[in-house]
Amino acid sequence: MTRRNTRHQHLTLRDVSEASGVSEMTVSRVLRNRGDVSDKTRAKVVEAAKRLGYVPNKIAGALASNRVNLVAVIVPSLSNLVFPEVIAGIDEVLADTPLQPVIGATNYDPEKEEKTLFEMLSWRPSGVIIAGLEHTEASRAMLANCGVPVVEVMDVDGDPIDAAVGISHRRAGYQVGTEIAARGYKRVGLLGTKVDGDHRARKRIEGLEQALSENNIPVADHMAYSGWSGFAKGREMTKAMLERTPDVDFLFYTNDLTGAGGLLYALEQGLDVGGGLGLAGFNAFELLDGLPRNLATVDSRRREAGQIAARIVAGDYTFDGDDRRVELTPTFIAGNTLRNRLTD
Amino acid sequence: MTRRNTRHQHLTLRDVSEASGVSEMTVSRVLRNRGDVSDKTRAKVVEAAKRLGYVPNKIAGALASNRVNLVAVIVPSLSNLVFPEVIAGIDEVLADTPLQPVIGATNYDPEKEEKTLFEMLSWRPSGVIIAGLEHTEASRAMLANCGVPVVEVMDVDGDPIDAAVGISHRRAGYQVGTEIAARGYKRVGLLGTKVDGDHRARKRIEGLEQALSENNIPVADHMAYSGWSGFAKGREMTKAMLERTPDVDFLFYTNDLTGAGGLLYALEQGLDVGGGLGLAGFNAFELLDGLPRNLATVDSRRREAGQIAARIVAGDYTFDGDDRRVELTPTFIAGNTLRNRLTD
DNA sequence: GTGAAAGCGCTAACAG
DNA sequence: CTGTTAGCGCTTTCAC
Repeated sequence: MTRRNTRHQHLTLRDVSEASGVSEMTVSRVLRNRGDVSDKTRAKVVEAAKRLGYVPNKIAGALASNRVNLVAVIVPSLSNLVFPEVIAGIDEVLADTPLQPVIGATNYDPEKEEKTLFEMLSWRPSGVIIAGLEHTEASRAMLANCGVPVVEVMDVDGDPIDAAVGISHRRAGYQVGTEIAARGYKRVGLLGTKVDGDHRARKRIEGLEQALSENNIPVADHMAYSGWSGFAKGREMTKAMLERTPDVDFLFYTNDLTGAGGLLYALEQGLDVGGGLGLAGFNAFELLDGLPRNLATVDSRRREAGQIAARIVAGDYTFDGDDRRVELTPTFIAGNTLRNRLTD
Repeated sequence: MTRRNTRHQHLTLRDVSEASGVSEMTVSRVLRNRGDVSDKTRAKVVEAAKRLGYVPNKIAGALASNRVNLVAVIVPSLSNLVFPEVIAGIDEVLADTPLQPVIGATNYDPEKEEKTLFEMLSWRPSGVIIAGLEHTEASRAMLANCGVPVVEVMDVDGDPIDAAVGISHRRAGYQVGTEIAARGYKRVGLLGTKVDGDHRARKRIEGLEQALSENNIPVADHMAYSGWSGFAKGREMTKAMLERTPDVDFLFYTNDLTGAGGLLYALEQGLDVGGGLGLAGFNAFELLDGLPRNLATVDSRRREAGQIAARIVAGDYTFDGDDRRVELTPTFIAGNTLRNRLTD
């Protein structure tokens, strides 16, 4: 028995052509809804294709037509909730187009990002959506020369290669710092992550520190963790910091999940959350709605960033002027873990 | 100025060949690390490719070699945490191989799944990983005939097309029901989702109901929600059910997040959680570690399911016997929202 | 409205 | 170790 006869051999246009008695070219037209084909011929082709279970070969199609309906999407991680949210936004928009996302995770490693990017560009995608503005020299060169729309998402603090969509994390951090000052907190503790490649968390902290410094508020303590962000980590760190620096009156977490853990811990300890002790996180995770208190946080508008990025790639977005940067406004959500503003 | 001269024109092997003075074929060999090439020639080629910024065209390569390093991954949603977790497991394993995942979301819609599958199969991927065992007739036919490994993940209750990896949700539900009975609860309330296509949640409930019925324990109330699962939804539902059926002594949530919301609500109400009122969720979300109480739950071993599925597709997994079904054991985690077993 | 010929950029197979 | 030849399965282009 020859290999040709196994069911694992893919059908070709030729098979459909022979089965329907219509030329390959016309079969191709029918299957792509291109050009005028008589209803009779069309019916014959559709019937044959369906009966045989023909699945077109996009590889060949893409090579011949020089068109690929793939969009490369590159994010640091899938374990951190924020990225699936961006992807969900992308997916939602692309679902209404012929485009399809291809996802790659870099694990916050610029070298891995470079490799993934190279790999993906070799599929000649119709667009690239990539998290952040920081990339290796080589990555930037590839992006600059790939000839398709490139959208850097989730950050606008820097020079985009082509287009950028997201919030300014520096500005968002600054805003939180301003709120802290306006509410009269005097000794701030910072609880962040050790991850080197997390430029956005770093920028948030920088913005926050700037606002504090302008208001002569010291950063009383700073603690960085590594590993997975969850409630437990937030609890641990909060406990440790409160023991090490008992007089902090505000805790800022770069991440809502650790913030929520800190909140739960503080409440259990009977601390005066929202009064003597202020707490704030970052990202406004929807799933946290319904905690005993609403943690103060900032909506980083990830889903929208994904949506707009997808629209840019799909050619369905009009920029405001000639700046291909779309700065979304991070919404500060005071919740009830802060005391009132002294002045308003 | 002709289009040929713009930087958007992709380079070809021929360009590298001309720039290096080496034949296209040898250039191809060098760039793929195939066959023996002298160090001198290799160096010339590598230099030219790098200098020009050549990015190979995998479309053409795939067509010529009939090999595609893409793996189709199809899940219902990216908004429900469980799926990114499976994908993370897949990604982790594939990162060590030449394979690359392509993600598609179906939004729990079988028709959308069928379309996505068709779309993906037309790229002739090296494997398919798809959530669940329930698909349309047409989808099943495509999967059965696509000629590459097909792994259905996250469920083993049913007939796999090729391979299947995951837990038995029916058995997991049954186990929870048994625990409920062993701990002497008598009136159980069920809090689930309305989503039609969520077969796994349905199977959990079925298994649970069976165990209860075998122990003559009635399902005292049943409530289904639609929309996004978060703490808030769990609170609402719990409140509503406790008002409607005040004498329930156990609440089972098909999802940990709603369960956690219910837990927080119950604690605030001063209910005797872990005593008179038992609570359990499902999925063992790591991020919830650190709640005021540990919600009883079941680890559905999603990440491992993804890892094993990826290994199967990568040809790096040996089945135990001739059954291409890998049943993972769901781990019951009692936490401290249940009272003690009456007998042990 | 339909068909025939050429070729997309690469690799398999073979020859040297 | 290196080169030549012949496609992969489609779509483009042009002819009818």
